[in-house]
Amino acid sequence: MSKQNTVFKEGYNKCLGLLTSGAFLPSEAELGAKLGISRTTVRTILKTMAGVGLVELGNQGKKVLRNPRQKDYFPEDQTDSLAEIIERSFMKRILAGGAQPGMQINELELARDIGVGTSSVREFLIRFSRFGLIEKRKNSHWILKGFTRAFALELFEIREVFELKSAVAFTKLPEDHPAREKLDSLEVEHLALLREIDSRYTEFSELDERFHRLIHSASRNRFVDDFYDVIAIVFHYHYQWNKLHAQQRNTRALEEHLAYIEALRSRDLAKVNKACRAHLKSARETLLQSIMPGDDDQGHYI
Amino acid sequence: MSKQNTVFKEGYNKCLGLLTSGAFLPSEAELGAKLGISRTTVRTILKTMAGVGLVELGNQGKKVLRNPRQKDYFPEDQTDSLAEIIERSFMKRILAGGAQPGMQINELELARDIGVGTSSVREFLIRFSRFGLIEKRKNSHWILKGFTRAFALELFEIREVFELKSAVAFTKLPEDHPAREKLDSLEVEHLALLREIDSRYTEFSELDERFHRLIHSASRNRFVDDFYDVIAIVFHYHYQWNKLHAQQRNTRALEEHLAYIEALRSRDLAKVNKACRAHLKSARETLLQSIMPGDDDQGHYI
DNA sequence: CTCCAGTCTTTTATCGACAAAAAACCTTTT
DNA sequence: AAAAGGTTTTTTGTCGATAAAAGACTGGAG
Repeated sequence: MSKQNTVFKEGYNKCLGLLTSGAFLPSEAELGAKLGISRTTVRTILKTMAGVGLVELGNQGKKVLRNPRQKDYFPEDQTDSLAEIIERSFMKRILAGGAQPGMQINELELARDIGVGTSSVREFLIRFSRFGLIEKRKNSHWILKGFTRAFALELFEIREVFELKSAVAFTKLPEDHPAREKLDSLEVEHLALLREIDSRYTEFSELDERFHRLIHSASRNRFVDDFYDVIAIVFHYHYQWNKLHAQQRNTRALEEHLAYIEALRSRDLAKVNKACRAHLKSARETLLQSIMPGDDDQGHYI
Repeated sequence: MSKQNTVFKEGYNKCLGLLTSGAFLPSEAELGAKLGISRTTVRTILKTMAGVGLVELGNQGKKVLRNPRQKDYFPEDQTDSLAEIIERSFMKRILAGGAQPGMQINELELARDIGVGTSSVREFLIRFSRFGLIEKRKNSHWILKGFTRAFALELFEIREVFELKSAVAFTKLPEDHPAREKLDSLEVEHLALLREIDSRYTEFSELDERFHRLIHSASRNRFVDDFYDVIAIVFHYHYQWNKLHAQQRNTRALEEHLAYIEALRSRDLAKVNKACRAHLKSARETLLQSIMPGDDDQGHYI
């Protein structure tokens, strides 16, 4: 099988959104830039589209012959990269399934279960190891350290240090710094989401990440930025699998964010400190609650 | 070639150190534990040793027939794992060679140059990426961010936060905590090294790492521990390739460590703070000096 | 019934192969 | 001669194969 053409399929689907019957498409290079792929793949997409009669590649340009229909799209599950598939399967296994901390992780078994080659699994595990949830024994298996209380506490200990640092740095940004503008538009998004929270509460997760990443970016430190990757993956799966009281929790978090934004804008350090700590404290409580209550490190999960 | 038998060769060499003519070797399991390898490999080693007349595997046990000679050892360069070889080559390239930040890193080319398969190089790069010196473009090449001034500054910014935190935690350790004992014996080692600094100054690097790791361990936070890996690799190669005034620098660092140890033992937080900051400041200066002077991020290296 | 060595099975480390995707190069058109 | 499309080369992502190493099973001796 060598390589899957997920880039092609995802690009194809994205490209379908650009088609309006009768219109002409821009140059291949421009399309590539728009879709975030190489011109080579753009050409494959265009040829395929010509093959099914969506466009005509004549001398006058790339003419769109008809609007795309639902049937033209590749199924969504075929557009995920292998890495994403592996990550999801793995997270499901260690979170949803009854995986115990200290358990061995077997590359071969994982690969067989997911239906992919061992190299892909190996590479995933190496990449994933930076999150501190698994550990490798040289020449031997991986060990699952698990999503335990201890993990959550250690995570938040660092998060607090980094976020306070970044928030302080944020207040020192010059008045005309683009990050301040972004903060304003994030505030607008927060207010909009809060207004329609009943129907849109699931969108909070993504907004949350953008908000915190913006603050962290003020630190201008790659290690702080990279650390947010750990937080992001934890919360990503946390939000996905723990829907209990989700709407209520997200409402509260939105309100905390708004107070936090207000504090950042005021540049009053004491206020920033207070708002930041308050929000992180409630975020930690939420996370800890979803890890089964009990002693430290005895196999309780998000 | 599939897999190299470096585990076997390194185990064999280590095992040679255990041989005394006339003596008997312990059980296979015990040997495995001592050498840190599986019984399977121990058996291969023993059979090989029997083959060259080093031991006799009779019914009475594993009798050593003669003391090992220099010729019995496998050459050192055959005992390094591929990962180590790749790391060294790569570091030489990006530090010693004229690699510019922003430069592309080509897996295939690297693999060819080093003479290994692409997968090994890929895996190395993924593992190495956690250090913040390289970055991957999806579906494309890696980018060298480089050992720049900015990198060193960001590194030390976090290091200071983590080390101060850990040092404070260290002072709060109970009187009988094993780490305190270790601190005492590290102090002895420091004094010994200082006394013979003229001839042994190259040993400082290794002692330095053990000292700081001990302090960091008091934080009991996996992210703090993991972060020390970044520092460790930077200093490892820094010490290797920057021998200018090494003896003088190491003497100074040893003295700073001794003051730091003294402060930790006193449990006087103000004193700890001062000693820690003083040492980190001079460590940062040393590192920055070895990066060519100049503006930020314009391609200067350790 | 624990320890030990002998045997068999499984897993990991590494390579080479090959399709997808990117990148480089070349040609045409305006 | 810039910008677009066409062609060729290179590199990346993924797999399967294979030797080394780990691990599991087995029977015998103290």
